[in-house]
Amino acid sequence: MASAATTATNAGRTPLARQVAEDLRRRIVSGEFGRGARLPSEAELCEHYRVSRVTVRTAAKSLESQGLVDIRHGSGMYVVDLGGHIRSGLQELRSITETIEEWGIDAHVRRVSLTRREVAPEEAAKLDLTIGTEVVIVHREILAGDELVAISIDAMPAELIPSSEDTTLGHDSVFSVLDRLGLSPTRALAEIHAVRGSEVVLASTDIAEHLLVLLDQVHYDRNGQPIAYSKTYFVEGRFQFVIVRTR
Amino acid sequence: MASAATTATNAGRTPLARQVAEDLRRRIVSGEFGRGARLPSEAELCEHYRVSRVTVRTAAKSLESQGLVDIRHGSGMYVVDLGGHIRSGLQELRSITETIEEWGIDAHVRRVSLTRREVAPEEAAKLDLTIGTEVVIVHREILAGDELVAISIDAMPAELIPSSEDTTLGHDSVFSVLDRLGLSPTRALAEIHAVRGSEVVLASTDIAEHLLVLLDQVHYDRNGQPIAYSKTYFVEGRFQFVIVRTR
DNA sequence: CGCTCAAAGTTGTCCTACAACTCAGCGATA
DNA sequence: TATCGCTGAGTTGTAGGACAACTTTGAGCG
Repeated sequence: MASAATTATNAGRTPLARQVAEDLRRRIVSGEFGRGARLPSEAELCEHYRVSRVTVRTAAKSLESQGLVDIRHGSGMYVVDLGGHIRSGLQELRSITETIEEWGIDAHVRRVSLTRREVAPEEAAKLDLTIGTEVVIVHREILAGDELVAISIDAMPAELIPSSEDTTLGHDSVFSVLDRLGLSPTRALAEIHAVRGSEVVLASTDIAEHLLVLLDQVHYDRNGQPIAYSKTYFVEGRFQFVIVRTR
Repeated sequence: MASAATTATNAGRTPLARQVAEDLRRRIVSGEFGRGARLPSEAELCEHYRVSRVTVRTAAKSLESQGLVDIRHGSGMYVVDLGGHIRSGLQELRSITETIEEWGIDAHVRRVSLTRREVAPEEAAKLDLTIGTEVVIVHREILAGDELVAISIDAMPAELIPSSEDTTLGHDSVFSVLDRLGLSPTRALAEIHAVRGSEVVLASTDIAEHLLVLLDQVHYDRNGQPIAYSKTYFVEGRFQFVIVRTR
């Protein structure tokens, strides 16, 4: 969605309501309206974005179910203010690095390794692969300053990733590479576990004494095919792990 | 929403779209349609529920953002099949006991104690109370058979809870009592932490060796007022702690 | 000052129409 | 026969107008 009130046609094939929702989201998290403020009325938003009220309402409802705004019958739409600066939680499918950045943490990612090897039994089960298939394994560390915040291990079927991507994959977000390959994940099922640092094989020794929150998740594309299995170990206490729950 | 196709008027003041969404949700998790199956078209749902297409679409979009269904332009609406029987995750604001039951775990709740006392500093901060205010503390254990699955400690401002509820509060869901008092939480902000069983004061000694996943959450009503602060400690490995992530 | 109530503003729902997309089936073609 | 492309029916996405239900404001009145 263009920032000015000009776009009338659906340029790509991204639904209009989604474009409006994403632009509104951006404006809200940027603080354009202020905490608890009332947003423009649906009619005004229609004029601004040059779309119908159906589209504006669809976008608004989407933001409401994300817990970003509160729509009150007869009154208006308000920016939700839950005390802090937290605007999004893990229930939204965004890359971990993207999420961390949005929370204002000055973090950077270091790719430890990228390897191609036969799939392990656990990975085969999660990714619905047969034993013997090859997978690409990306091992990364997320740091804030020189402090380790998280360790992530991503596994993807090797056939999906051309080897020409091997040099880039894992330096920026894994999502951006998948997007470029037309493999955008649309859904993920995430389990949460508590583990001891000493139990994580790939961890450096200095977190052996720490507890870790493990985010164990499988990403699916729009057809329900698993395209990535990732384990992300967050060092307890160095990252605020948040879920915005709504109904 | 009545199960038959009769209801035309908005009986209470619950929006129609919400009633339809809740009924559809119930039907989906009950397995009425089957995994991955196509749901009736919007037109058919309009007839069934005797509502307009706008209402059906609003309900459908709501279910989509919960990750329950997948709406495909030009094709139809499909029950999302993520391999397992998991239909809902923690991103939805439902009581913990309710969530556990929906996952088919035969659990029961034991109220350990209910006390009224002065608010602790941490609780005062979370609930936005001044020091000296009274709170109601409910301490409960969730068990499957004779195995401890979770421990929960709920704190609510005492002025909100009439003492006549003291005998009932904590035996069934805390939510149901709050609902009856007109204090339904509409949103919650939850942090997740990993802790050692030995660090939890109220825990019985047999989980000292275990790791726990702590769900630390504040519940807000529709006006943004905090109405409950709860800490739920899940024994690692005895409960599948799931988030359905969508975009 | 406090109360009632009317009016304006906003979201919720309905209706109709058409655009955009998907999918199955049919026919032409190699 | 097998494959390709097209057509048409079915479905979701968006538009526009209308009215219902609800909230908020403020003028008028006691």
